[in-house]
Amino acid sequence: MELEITFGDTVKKLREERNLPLREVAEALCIDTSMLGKIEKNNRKPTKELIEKFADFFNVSAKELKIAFLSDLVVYQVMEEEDFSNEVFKVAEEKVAYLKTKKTLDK
Amino acid sequence: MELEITFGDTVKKLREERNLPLREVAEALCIDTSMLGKIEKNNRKPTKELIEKFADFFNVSAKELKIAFLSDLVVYQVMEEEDFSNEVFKVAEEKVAYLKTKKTLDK
DNA sequence: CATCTTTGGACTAATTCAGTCCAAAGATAG
DNA sequence: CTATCTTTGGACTGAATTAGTCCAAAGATG
Repeated sequence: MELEITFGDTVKKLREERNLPLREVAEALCIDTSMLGKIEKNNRKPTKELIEKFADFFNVSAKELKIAFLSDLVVYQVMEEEDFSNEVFKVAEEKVAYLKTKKTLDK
Repeated sequence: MELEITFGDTVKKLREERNLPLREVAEALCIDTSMLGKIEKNNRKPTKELIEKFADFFNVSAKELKIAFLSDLVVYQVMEEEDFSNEVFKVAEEKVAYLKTKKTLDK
């Protein structure tokens, strides 16, 4: 596992850098060892709270972890079936931009 | 409804341009009238098949409709809570790019 | 060999979600 | 004003998805 592409890869790498077994990290985060294993393998999704705990425990940026996780979700959603991902992201960015201006106008 | 920002807006506009009531369009698409109403209001998600039917019925590009729908999903997913959308899209695009090169290498 | 870690299958309970039905509210025209 | 058609949304059901647990087998370590 050299390239870190999924959220699971990210947290696995953090754990292995510290030479910790699943059991210890899971205990610290108050989750089942098997659950953590599945999260590292992207078979289960972490809750928002758990992402915060990961960040605390490994002492990394929660924002970065959230970006890693959300981008996973988004990639997964966009890559099923045919791939329009470029167009989808382009349109999505426009929508976000529009929603932001709308939000500021609403004030 | 001037600006067309959601998938619901898009299909509603297509319908209204043709001066058709929900009932007629729903009938043509073989879905419940109320279902169509909810889709136009973004309270229910269309299936992939239904998106194709929309495209056929209104004689517009299925790809464009799919992009409109997927971008909705993605925006929704990214805009809950704090907004890292720019970063998320950037990372997501990188992941997609990586997955694509990997896919071609796998051949 | 003995122990600890990792992996994943099977299961349950909770949640989400599509789709239906219906009734009330809104619009439109006779 | 009434009758009719359209739109809206609440309530519900059944299906599907999903989180989380438990356990046992496989893998690694020493």
